[in-house]
Amino acid sequence: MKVIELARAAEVTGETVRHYTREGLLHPSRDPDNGYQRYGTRDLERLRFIQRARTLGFSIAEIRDILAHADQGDSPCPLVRDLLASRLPEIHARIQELQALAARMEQALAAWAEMPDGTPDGHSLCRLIESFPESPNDASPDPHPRKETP
Amino acid sequence: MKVIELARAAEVTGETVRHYTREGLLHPSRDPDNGYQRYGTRDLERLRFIQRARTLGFSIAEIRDILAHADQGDSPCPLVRDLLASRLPEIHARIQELQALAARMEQALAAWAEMPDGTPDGHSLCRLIESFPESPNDASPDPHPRKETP
DNA sequence: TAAGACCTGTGTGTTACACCTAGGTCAAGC
DNA sequence: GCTTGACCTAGGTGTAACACACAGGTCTTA
Repeated sequence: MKVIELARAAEVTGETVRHYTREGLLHPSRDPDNGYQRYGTRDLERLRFIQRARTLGFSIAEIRDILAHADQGDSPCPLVRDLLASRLPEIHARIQELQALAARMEQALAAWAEMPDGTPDGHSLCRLIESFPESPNDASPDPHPRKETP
Repeated sequence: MKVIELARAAEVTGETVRHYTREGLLHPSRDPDNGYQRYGTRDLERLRFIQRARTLGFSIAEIRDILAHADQGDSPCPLVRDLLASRLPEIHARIQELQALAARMEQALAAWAEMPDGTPDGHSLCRLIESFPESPNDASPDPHPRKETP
């Protein structure tokens, strides 16, 4: 299979296949006649595996590690479990952040519906934004460094 | 004020101040003695404005546009409303995606709790991942391009 | 034989900073 | 006067996962 053929079989773009190949996730051989990359059914399995791993939130670098384990005959499954378990709380935190953001945006739009636009004077850039509280939460880690490079 | 002084007043790092300055969001003057950048209270107001805008999800480029309007005496408020209204559905979509991802991850961990790890053989890379469905939803835009560069 | 689809390697762009390099400035302490 | 340490400058690199562009070579089909 050539790049595009593999890409179509897995329903991705040719660029994605080339990217994974450059990143070392796929190991095509070379056509000695023209130097084209040649992929086999194993590469298609690998690519489908990569897609499944991506839907589970694994990064390219993590998938490279997982595949390296498997290529060496080691079971990557414990690694996979650990990665997933450690990533899950981050995802939940990110969801919370975005929900808070959406709430702020909706609140802003609702509040602004009744406010005049106003032209910037010497003291105001955009009253809409300035009418908003600066710190919606205080849960951020200490942002008061004493030194620039501690 | 020097970089660090402005940064501390607004509770950001010096790098952030330098970044905003490079990006044209802040317009410091120069100390003729040593070439240092000098910021005034207007810059502090601007920086606080930027922070508020960031919490509402505006990008640096968008904030640059908003500030440019204000600096020209035009009201940026209609622009601000439009940006917010058009971004909001994207945020909600992103939240949905992440919730689906979290659900998949939790489902995976639960299912794998009862599965053995298994060592990769010629046909399996990681049974855990391979036991997962490839396409959890069909809501993605058509990924079947007929040509590489249409 | 010419068009059009595809191939190659390489480089750039995207986001919002963080970090590093290499060298200059300044205040305080000795 | 000198050192130290905190700070300054400009410029470059790195981050994630591709998308896209470039310039030139290859293959297939009409």
